[in-house]
Amino acid sequence: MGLIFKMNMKAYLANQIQAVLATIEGVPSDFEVQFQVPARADQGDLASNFAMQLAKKVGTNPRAFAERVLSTIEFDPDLIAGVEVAGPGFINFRFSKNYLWNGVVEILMKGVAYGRSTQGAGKKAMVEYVSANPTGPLTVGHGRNAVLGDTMANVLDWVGYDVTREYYFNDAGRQMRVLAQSVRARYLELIWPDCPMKKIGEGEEGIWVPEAFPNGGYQGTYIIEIAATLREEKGDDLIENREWQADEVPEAELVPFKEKAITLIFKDIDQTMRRMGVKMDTFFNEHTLYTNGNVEATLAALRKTGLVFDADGAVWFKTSTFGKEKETVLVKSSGEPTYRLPDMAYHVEKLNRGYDLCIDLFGADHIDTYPDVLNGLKVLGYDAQKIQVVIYQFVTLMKGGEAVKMSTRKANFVTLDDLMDEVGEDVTRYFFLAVSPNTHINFDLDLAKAEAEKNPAFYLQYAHARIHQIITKAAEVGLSLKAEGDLSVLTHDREITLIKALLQFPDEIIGTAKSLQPQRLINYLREVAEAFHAFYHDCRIIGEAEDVAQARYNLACAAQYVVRNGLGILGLSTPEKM
RNA sequence: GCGCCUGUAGCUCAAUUGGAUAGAGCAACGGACUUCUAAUCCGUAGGUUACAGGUUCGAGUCCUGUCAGGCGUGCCA
Repeated sequence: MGLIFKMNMKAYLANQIQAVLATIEGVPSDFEVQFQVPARADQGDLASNFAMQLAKKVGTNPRAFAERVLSTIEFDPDLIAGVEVAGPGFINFRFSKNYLWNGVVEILMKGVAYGRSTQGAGKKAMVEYVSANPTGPLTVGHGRNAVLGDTMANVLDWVGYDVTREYYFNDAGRQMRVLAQSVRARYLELIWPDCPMKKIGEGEEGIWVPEAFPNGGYQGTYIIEIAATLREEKGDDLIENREWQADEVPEAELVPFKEKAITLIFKDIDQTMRRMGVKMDTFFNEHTLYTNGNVEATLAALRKTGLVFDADGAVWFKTSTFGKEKETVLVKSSGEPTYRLPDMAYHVEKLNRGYDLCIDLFGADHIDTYPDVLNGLKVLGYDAQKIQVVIYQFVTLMKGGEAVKMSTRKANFVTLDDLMDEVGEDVTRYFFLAVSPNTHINFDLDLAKAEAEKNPAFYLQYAHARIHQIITKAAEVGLSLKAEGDLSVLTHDREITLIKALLQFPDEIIGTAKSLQPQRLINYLREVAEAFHAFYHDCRIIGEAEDVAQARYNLACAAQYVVRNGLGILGLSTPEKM
């Protein structure tokens, strides 16, 4: 039993068929037989379309070709209960009950490891995500990034990769100077309540800020909180000249404001991530790339390719070579690199650290810039295939039926914490995982709140809670997991449907890893939960005949492993009662 | 203007990456608790997949064009 089952069903069928195809003239030698799970139950458990793909090449019609191939194969009745040619030329395979029952045993044996596979074994992967600079709290937009990245990291782990989760950030440069100036202006306001104020923004949108507030400053109230904390800790003497405008303030005076802001904002970001179950392995400061010389080395290497030139005091990358309209600045005339250069240096660093796969999660606003980075790596001789960029579309904030572009600077964002406060951590994760990264999300907090109680996340979790309750109750009447139990009494439609769903779990994880589309896994788990709820409704355990009760109890345990492992990958909690 | 993403049921979204009769949730309607939890189950209704062509055994999916929305097109990140 165990031996036969160890062989993957697809691999078994492919071997049988491939052996026959190899003897037929006209079949390409590199042809690979493909399988899919049919959409409808009456179309069998697994289907192949090879006859339709090959019929023309071998000079016949699909159905005839299918019959011809099948007539020469005798499938192991222990695995396959039926084969038929259907529709335009599909070949539908039906699994034997024996195969299904053995499958349940397999699940129970693997337990918390059921679903794991070895595609990525021996390989290192890095998922770089969140990577928000410390300019403010994480927003709903960052949430999409965080949840997608975290789940992809989990999925890669389950297919065997050694996964590192990295957060890349930059706490220097103009952005941080403006942040420090913003905090300083709010601090000034606190120690000097009568300081001259100005209004920025128009009409009702406008807010009052001290004169020293910088152009493009950060308007969020968290800036005031940071200023207040700083005042509590350091007193009122951090400002030398109250009359200075933002850009008259010397760098040295800004230091304490900047440092406090970075510390407090990162603390806040960290708490938000923890709350969502996002845990990074490493944090990488862009600054490191300057101190270790990688930025300079990368530029020097790029120069040797002849694709770099100097003009107008700046250093340019010849992006027109790669089909872009314009050339791209790598180093500004001020001597300061644009972010593209350290980005290239960073990816060189990643590849040099030995990662076989690097996943980058970017919002749609990076769509035009990452090709520069990849092209840079290519001309430097690196294998850019190892870098997989996942672009997710923007989360647009809806207020009163109108779309507002979220901006940390303008503080018209909804924080991730706000969202979790309103709908909870699990619904928040589900919200981002259920849709394709390519989907534009219109986000309305009021609507999200109103519909939170009906969120499908609970449908999955309820399945887990029910199973837990059964197991608890069943223990009271003396039932326990007995792997040697006879499962051949599992013949009810609900039981069979559930088993078939459970057996697809490993393939679903592999498919999710390949496509980097986590919503696939959610769709699948919904099917599993649906199959379980239906089973629960129609097939009782406690009070049934001993053999039936035992077999169903075992099946419930198998279902629990799938639901629990699946929810774990998605980062959703597994409640024992609801 | 050009590049990328999107357009699917009243609403929010899926669709195994080119497969068979396009599916879920919410909203609507009708049934099912004396049982291991009704946050569940069973059923009804809802569609010219934005539009027009094309490619092939087969198109929501690929190619061309049109329309609509989002993002980009910085010596900002």
